[in-house]
Amino acid sequence: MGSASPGLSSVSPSHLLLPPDLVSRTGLEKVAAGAVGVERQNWSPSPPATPEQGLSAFYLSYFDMLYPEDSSWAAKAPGASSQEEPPEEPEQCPVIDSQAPGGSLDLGPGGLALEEHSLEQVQSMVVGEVLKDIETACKLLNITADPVDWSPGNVQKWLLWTEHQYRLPPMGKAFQELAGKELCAMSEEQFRQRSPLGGDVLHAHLDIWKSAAWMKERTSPGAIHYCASTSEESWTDSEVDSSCSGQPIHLWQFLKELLLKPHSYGRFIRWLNKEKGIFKIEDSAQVARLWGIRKNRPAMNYDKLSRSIRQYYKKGIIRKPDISQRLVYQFVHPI
DNA sequence: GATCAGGAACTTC
DNA sequence: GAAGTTCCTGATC
Repeated sequence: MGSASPGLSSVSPSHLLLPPDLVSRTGLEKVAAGAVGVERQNWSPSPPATPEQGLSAFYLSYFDMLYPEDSSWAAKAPGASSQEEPPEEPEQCPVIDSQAPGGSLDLGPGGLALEEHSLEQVQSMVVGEVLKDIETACKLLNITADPVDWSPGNVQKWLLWTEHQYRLPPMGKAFQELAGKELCAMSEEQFRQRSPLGGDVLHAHLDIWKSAAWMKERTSPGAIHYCASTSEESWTDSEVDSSCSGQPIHLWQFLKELLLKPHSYGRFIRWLNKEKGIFKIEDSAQVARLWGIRKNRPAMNYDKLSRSIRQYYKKGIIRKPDISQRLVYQFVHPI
C-alpha cells in the first residue's frame, strides 16, 4: 500500500482541481450544502445512512474523512503529466477549469448563479464517479453491488479491497464469518468496537455502498447488476468484461479492465499507445495485489504475475513491444 | 535490487 | 486440459 488510493480518489477535491478555498473543509461543506436542495428534488428520499441528507452531500461530507491527503492527483493536471504521457488520454479525468472564461466557479459578485450551476455539476459528477467506482470494484472483485447479498467470502474480499484502497489497517479478522446482511445491520459503534482503528471509516464506506445500492434499486427496479456495459471506451468492453459470464477472469482481461479505467487505475497501469495496445505497469506491486485480490491469491506478487503474462507470449496474446522497456507490454491484437 | 525470461511441477476449475 | 500459480535459475538493467 505504497501509492495513493485510487477509486473514489478520482473525485477527491484535489482531483477536481478546485480553487484552494473550495478545497478546504468549509468549501466542501458549501458544495455539499449547495447540492442538498437540488438533491432532494432529483433523488427524493435520502439514503439509509443519512436520512436528512441528499446522496451527494452525503458523499461529499465523507471526502475529507476519506482523503486526508491525496495531492498526487494534482500532479495529473494538464501540463503536469510525465514525459511519457501521450498527448491525449483515452478517458480524461473530470477537470473544472476555474481560470476558463465564464469559469464555472466564478465566486465574484454576480457569480452566484454560476456558482450554483457549477455546484450542481460538481455534485452530479461526484455521484456519478462514486457509482462508477463501485461498479468497477464489483467487476474486479466479482461481487454484487448490494452489500446485503454478500457472502462471508465477499465481505472479506470487500474488506481487503477497501483496506487496500484507503490504506486502512487490516480488519479482516474482526469481521470474519460475517455475511453482508449482518455487516449491514451493524452500527458505526459496533464497527468501532470490532476495529477501533478504522472501523468508523469502514462503516462509512459500507454506507456509501449501501446508499448506492439503494439508489440503483430506486432508479432501475429489479436486481442490482453492474454487468451491463456502461463504459464509453472504444475497446471491446463485452470482450473484456467477464465479471458476469460466470467464467473465471483471465489475466489479460483483468489488465484491460484496469486500463479501461484510467481515472481509477491510471497510477497503477496505463496506456502508452492504446492503438497499438502498448501499456505500462506503473506500480507493479499494486497491480499484482489487485490481481491477487481478484483471484483470491493473497500471496500474489509481480514476480508471479509477470510469469503469467509471459505465458501469453507463446499464446500470442501479449508480447514485449519492439523496443523493450521494463514493465511495458503490448497486446498482440489490440482491437 | 528489480525486472525479465523460461523451465518445471503443481493447483484449480 | 486449460490457465494460471509457485518456485526456481540465470541474465539484464
